[in-house]
Amino acid sequence: MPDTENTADRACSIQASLDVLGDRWTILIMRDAFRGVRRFDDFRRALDIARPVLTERLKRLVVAGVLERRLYCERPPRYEYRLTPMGAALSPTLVALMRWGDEWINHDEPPTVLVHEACGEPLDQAFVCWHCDETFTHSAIASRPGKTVTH
Amino acid sequence: MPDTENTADRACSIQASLDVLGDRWTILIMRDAFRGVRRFDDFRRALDIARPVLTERLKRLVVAGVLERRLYCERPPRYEYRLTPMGAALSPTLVALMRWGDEWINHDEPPTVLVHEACGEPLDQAFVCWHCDETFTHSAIASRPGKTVTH
DNA sequence: CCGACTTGGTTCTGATTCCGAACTCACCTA
DNA sequence: TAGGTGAGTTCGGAATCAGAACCAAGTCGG
Repeated sequence: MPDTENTADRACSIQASLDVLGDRWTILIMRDAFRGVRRFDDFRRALDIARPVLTERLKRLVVAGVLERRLYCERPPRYEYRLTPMGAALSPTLVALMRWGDEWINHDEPPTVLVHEACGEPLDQAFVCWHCDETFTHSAIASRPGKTVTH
Repeated sequence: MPDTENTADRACSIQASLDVLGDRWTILIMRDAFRGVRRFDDFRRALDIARPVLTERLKRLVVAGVLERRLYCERPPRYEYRLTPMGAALSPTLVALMRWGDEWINHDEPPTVLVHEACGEPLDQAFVCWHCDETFTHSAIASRPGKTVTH
């Protein structure tokens, strides 16, 4: 995406996203949530994260609407944390991160491979233009201001 | 990076990626790099980041291989920071983050819209299976272990 | 030549924030 | 009754941050 018409502090959805996800643990928590982890102690063990930090992060993710805290056992009250639709919608982000690490850090020896469930072949990720019915890469992207919300 | 060795049981490229990108400023720096920002002071002004922090982050990104520090003026020695191919490969990640923020935080009133350069229509991002020649979504993804790297 | 200005930093401070160890509490289970 | 577990909270030290001041190399105006 060449040319910055810059207005540096233009509202930016990347910034907005990072306000929710932007620290060292949060994305790892979301990764584990995608892997099916739901319970406090399972997160704690999987991540080897300090309890107070996990407590705080889960709380923030719940407030942000990305996870839902739900009672799954009444007698000893136990809670689980589940992805909301908003949380599930993060999958392209996590997949993109993972594929980047696969390619550029682990040099194409990925520890885990994501595949198309239907055929078992590795999947790829691409930009799509439904109008042209075409897939393409970074170099064919341009940007323009969105709907201006005259404030 | 503080970095306890791998805390997750499974080696994970998301973790590896976050070792490079995983703090509050780094992703914003990369975002601005994509927008075309190249010089120290432009990053500083655009992000309103403290100088020592910016210095340290840029240094780390250069060491990681994501940015390249290049002399662009000899007489008064001036440097610029440019995306390497490794850095440019982050575009799907940043686009995914941005689109998530657009949809779930700014509620479909994106401040900036990315479009297919050829036709000017908004682009989408999807998972692709080249084997089946199909695009699909998160729910059709499965995973399997990669090449095992017995260590 | 002198002084002001620019870019691209470094060094030094406190103020935050982060995090791990230890503690709490309610509830099983034997 | 003792011990274990799941889910937190409290608390002090360590890492990180933001700001301000300082530095250096060159350029510009007069």
